[in-house]
Amino acid sequence: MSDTKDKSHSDSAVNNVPMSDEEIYLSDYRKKEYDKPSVATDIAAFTILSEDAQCYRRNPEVKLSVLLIKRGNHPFKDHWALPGGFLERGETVEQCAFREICEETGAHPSSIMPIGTFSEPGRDPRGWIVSCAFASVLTEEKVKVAGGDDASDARWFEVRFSEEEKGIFRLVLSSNEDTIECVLRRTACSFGKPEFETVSNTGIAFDHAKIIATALAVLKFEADKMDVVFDFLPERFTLAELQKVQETLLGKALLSANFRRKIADLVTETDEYTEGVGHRPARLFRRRELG
Amino acid sequence: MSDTKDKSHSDSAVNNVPMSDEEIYLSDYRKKEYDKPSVATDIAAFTILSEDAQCYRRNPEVKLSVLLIKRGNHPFKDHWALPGGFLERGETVEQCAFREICEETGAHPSSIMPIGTFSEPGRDPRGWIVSCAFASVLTEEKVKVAGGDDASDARWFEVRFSEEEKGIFRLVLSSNEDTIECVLRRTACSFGKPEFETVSNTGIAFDHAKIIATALAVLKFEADKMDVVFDFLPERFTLAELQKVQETLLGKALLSANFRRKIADLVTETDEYTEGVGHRPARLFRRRELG
DNA sequence: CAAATAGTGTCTCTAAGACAATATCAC
DNA sequence: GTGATATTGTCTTAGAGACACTATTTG
Repeated sequence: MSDTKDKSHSDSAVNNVPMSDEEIYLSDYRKKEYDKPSVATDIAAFTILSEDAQCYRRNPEVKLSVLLIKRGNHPFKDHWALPGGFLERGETVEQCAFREICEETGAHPSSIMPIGTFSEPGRDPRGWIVSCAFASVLTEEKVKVAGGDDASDARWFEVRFSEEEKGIFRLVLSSNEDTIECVLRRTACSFGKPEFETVSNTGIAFDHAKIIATALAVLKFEADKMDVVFDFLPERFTLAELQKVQETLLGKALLSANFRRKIADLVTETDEYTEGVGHRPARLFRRRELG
Repeated sequence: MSDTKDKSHSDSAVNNVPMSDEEIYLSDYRKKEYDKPSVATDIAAFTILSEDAQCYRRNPEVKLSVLLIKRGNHPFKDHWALPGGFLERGETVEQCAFREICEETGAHPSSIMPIGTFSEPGRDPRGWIVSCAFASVLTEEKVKVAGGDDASDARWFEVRFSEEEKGIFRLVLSSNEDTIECVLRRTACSFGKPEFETVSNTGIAFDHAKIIATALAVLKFEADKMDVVFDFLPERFTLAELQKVQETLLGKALLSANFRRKIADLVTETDEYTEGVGHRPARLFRRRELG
């Protein structure tokens, strides 16, 4: 609370030489100067990438993907890490996360949500660094537009995350050239937010595998309530697209009849339809504002 | 992520004079030394306090209460603040929160859960301080045992928190001697975690009214799923006690028949019963371990 | 017309809410 | 016995899941 044991602090001062309020104030201020961690944000940025259709008739498959950046320096040189950076004076951690993800992707995320604070001593070999981790979501169109400079060392990795056995999860991240595999153990799951520990890891820097796993769990939790699903799609979308996103996030198939009924109150229909698909066109919908 | 834009960092270094890996590493390390916030935890510790029964027949009423500490120093001298303190080297923020709440109450909390990071510039007049806020729950018995030293400036305040009109909340905290009233506006509610801004405030230090409001909202959210309700009670309890806790957290009455059915799978019955109550005794239950 | 998706109707099952009825103790 | 809570039973309703069926487009 930014308040600390300044009771004992002032008590002892009063017992020796009386301190003015001003002096106590400054003494307080000095106290917290001497040993402080750095504060950083790490952001797991997700998007849905469509694959080219196999056949003119079929709707494209979609892949949940996360943005990673190849480290050029030690520690973890040539490993892949989440984008992020240090908190700057005058900004909140949310603003910091937003700023970093904009810098890295060239696009504004649709949403950004806190997924936890990672402060384990030794999590970063460079020193005492506390990370406020966020998950963010970008639409595919934004990613495609901004993704021009492929000279960058940033890359989208397709995500597969599955529970192998009770409490053991396998995280597989694959791009065209690289495949990274991690095994994680869920150590606790209080209040919907699970905690993971890394069992094995073939290429993710720092504790970022844990952060990605946590972000995926939060994403799945929120997707259940349709809270985050719309953020993956453009303003107008078909219900099949919406359903596909939720299925991808939840990791299971849904029946379209039931899906439609469940989300009926969350969308508004438009007068537009898809065109040129090899089958019956679909009406486009918009997200409905709360009512 | 504890990684920052060290790409540009090393690039520029390489363009001028080549740096060894070691030098880059150290340069990185130095970079984050110069301008850092302090990191603190603030903990909203809650318990259920029973009132003395009005009549030998009736079950006691319970009051949700939060622990506050009177500040002896500037800033906010004589205002009430949440317990908390600065993060120390070698501990996680969770451990810090746990340590602080143990120091202040003399008892181990039943649970501790993160409710957000408060990093608004200017939130603490003493300087740049980022707070990781937690909610914690203590059982009444622990509080009663530890509460001996009333010489302390720590006190439990009864909590009332209600939505006056759409998005406007009134928080009333009352102890024997003091009553504090705050009005807050909910500015956002993404992903179940609301955000508040303080409209008026008659005695809470810093941004702690916001933190308490957020903690109460999280508590209510979790109580809905019975996630946190057991943490308020001792190992053995009656279903009426359990129901009363959930009712208090949710702020609404429940029908006992329905409540019993809903939680049937979460408890195990014991062979013990309450004694000496002015009515039919109630069976004591235990929380059931996951199955 | 064939292949694929779009969209509707309806059945079942479960869980939540409301309410009625019975049980049991201290005094 | 009275007054309180404890505990069980049952009716209704809303929603999730399963599945069958119809509609519409492109090639």
